[in-house]
Amino acid sequence: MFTLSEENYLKAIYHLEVDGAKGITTNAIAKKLATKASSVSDMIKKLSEKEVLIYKKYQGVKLTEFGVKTAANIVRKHRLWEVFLVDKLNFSWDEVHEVAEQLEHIKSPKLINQLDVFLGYPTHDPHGDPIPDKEGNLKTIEKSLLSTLLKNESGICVGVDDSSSEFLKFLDKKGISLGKKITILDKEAFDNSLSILIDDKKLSVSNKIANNLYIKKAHNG
Amino acid sequence: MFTLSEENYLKAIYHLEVDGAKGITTNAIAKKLATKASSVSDMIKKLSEKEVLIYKKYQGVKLTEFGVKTAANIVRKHRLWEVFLVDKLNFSWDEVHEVAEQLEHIKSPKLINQLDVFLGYPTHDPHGDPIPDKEGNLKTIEKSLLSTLLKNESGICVGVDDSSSEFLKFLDKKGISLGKKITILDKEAFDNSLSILIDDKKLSVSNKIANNLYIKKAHNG
DNA sequence: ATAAATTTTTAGACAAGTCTAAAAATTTAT
DNA sequence: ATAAATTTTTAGACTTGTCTAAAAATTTAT
Ligand SMILES: [Mn+2]
Ligand SMILES: [Mn+2]
Ligand SMILES: [Mn+2]
Ligand SMILES: [Mn+2]
Repeated sequence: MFTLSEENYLKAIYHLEVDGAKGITTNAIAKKLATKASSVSDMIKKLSEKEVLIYKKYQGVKLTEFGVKTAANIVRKHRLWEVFLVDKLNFSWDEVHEVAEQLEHIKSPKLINQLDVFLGYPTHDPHGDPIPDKEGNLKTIEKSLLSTLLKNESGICVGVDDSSSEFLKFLDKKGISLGKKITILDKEAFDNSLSILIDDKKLSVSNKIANNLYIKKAHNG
Repeated sequence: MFTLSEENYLKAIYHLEVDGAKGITTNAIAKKLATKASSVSDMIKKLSEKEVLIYKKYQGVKLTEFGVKTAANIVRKHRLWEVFLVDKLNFSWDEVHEVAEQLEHIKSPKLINQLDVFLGYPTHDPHGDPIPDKEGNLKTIEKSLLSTLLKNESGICVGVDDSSSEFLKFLDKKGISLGKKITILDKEAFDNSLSILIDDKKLSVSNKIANNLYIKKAHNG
């Protein structure tokens, strides 16, 4: 059994690994968790003793198989709860994260299994992030940043990179949401802004947005 | 804002008050929470400073209005979550309490409001206990212990006094659940056992059961 | 290769919450 | 009214998790 704190460290390390970081150092973890390196140092010792990770002094950490499973299960809970909040309790996608941060620590295997059933076995959370299965496996779909699409290419909006409340609310205002079809009408070389077609309307989006929005390319023929 | 520990103390004191205890002493609280008197003594000081209760040395504690509201809100959350688990996630009434003990501490006013809406504004939890409203008011319905009914009287089963998993499972086995009509066929003076009619079947129940089951008397005419 | 800058660890302190053991206050019994 | 029993408080210790400041190890620059 893991404490709330241990779970949060585990999750942070897991996310760093999934995001492809190689040297997951004390400092990297401290930054991710907005805490101090000395605190991380202490916690690494504890987690290492609990055999969820292997630590090589001054080298960095790596989750064990057990560690990955444990962390993935927390992420699974987090994302299932987010689906619940949006689908059943009418939360909008920018309101769910904080509450899910709390709910992810509730301990009850039956609860999470039944929630999964109740929600109809969702595969992705409201931000387009994949929900790990019971064994902790992540199914990643192929997706590209909107900024990588070429003129006249199109695809379906399937996720966000930055899922801050500010960005999500901004997308809401622009009428951009997951599942919508987007077509690149034009690319502006000057500031890398895009002219896109969404809902049969023309819209101009900045490069910053285009770098935070994931699209599943239509294999357009 | 209150810590998990503070919330559990508050809830314990609230339950003692609702159950009509007068001198809610350090020892009484310690017993309820299966902790030590010295720990309670410390916590009472803290809660007193936070103005949720008034403490008179060697006399006992009394919740302030603010304390009652705060505690009732935790109980409200606990019972709404229990309804959710039974109604939506197919938990049985003997499985929900432990999980609700965790869920009751999740902090999100919107969550609990929306949960209330989603569940259809339930007034009672799966054990027949009333759900406090947003202001913390408890609506108590009139109910009597099965043991107080007279021969030939009947009523609807509306609650349990002992809601331990063992007792609830025992009731399940006997086919007794909330909402069912029970008629007293006979009372045995020797051991205070009862012969009752439920679902058109005759059943014998011990005095111990009769003292833990609440009935809403049918004003039989 | 040595010095400088950076990263990591250790040492010591603190807050929350708990416990045991002893002291103090209160209640009950004689 | 005094003694005995009980309740409550205090004192001191321990755990978890955090922090600051300093020491140690490592990496980078010259
Ligand atoms: Mn999230
Ligand atoms: Mn968390
Ligand atoms: Mn309960
Ligand atoms: Mn609780």
